[in-house]
Amino acid sequence: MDKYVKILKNNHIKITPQRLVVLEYLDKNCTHPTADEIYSYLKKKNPSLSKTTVYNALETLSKHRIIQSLTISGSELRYDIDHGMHHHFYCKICGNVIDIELKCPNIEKMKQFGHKIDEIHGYIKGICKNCLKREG
Amino acid sequence: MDKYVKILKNNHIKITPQRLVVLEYLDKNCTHPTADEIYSYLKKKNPSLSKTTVYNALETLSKHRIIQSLTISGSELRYDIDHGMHHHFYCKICGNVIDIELKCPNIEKMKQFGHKIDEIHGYIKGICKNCLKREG
DNA sequence: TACTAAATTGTAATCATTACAATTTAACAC
DNA sequence: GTGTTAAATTGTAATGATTACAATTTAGTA
Ligand SMILES: [Mn+2]
Ligand SMILES: [Mn+2]
Ligand SMILES: [Zn+2]
Ligand SMILES: [Zn+2]
Repeated sequence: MDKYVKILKNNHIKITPQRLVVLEYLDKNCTHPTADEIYSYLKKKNPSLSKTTVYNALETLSKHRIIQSLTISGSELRYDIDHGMHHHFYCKICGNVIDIELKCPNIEKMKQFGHKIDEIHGYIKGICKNCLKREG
Repeated sequence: MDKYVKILKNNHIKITPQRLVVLEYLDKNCTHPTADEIYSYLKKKNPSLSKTTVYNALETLSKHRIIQSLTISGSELRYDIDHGMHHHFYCKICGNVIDIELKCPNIEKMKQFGHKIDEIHGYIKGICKNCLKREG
């Protein structure tokens, strides 16, 4: 059975071609794309695709924790099929979002505050290696 | 000399009454307010205040690192006069943003990636203690 | 194959933020 | 204190991401 069909089936989500292509796109493009980037790319081969559907699919996949959304850029959400806890770097020059593989040793300590914790995000912002080289 | 005047002077920022009241508001309201919350409150006693000016003031203060902006909610920026590194909790029910006083032991490790680091944000999302109690 | 709740689609609305041009003003020199 | 000027403020319009909504289509099931 197709990998993406299986993911949706396991989560009791209706299987639609639109959800499958969004999921496939995120699986093959781990660049933390925006809804618009996903839509613009998929629209080429799926001319009937609606941007609302992309938003709906991303919402559904997020709700089921199949993907996670990032608020790192401030002006738009970005999506990540890697829903495990990892940190992110945002480059203020090129706008790229890069994975930062660091374990957060504070997770246990956070429980002491008495809040119910659903998500933990580590956002680092600055200028990426490449832009540093290019800009000098 | 007035506390807020001194802050602007030290940063070589022109002293305007608008910047002073925004700064004072953030100093006395450490609730991580939005631009609109700041504007709506200050507008009452400063009827000529423009929302654009609030945005401009927040931008200027952020650029000079007098305040920091948070992208934790995803749909709007929030502002914090405490520009030191500390973490934040966002309650999905009441929308409150709460300080989480935790040191991040990863800061040193982040330098190894070769990027220039300007900001580090730790965002925790879930349901706050109070809402847990109320909602049951 | 027929039924139905849910998903998709296209359009319009919303909301935070930014752009811009006209007016006002803070800082500085005299 | 007065005059000068670059910068700040103001109000309005534009932008851009996201959401609301109603009509149409479709996935899952019997
Ligand atoms: Mn990632
Ligand atoms: Mn804070
Ligand atoms: Zn870069
Ligand atoms: Zn709460």
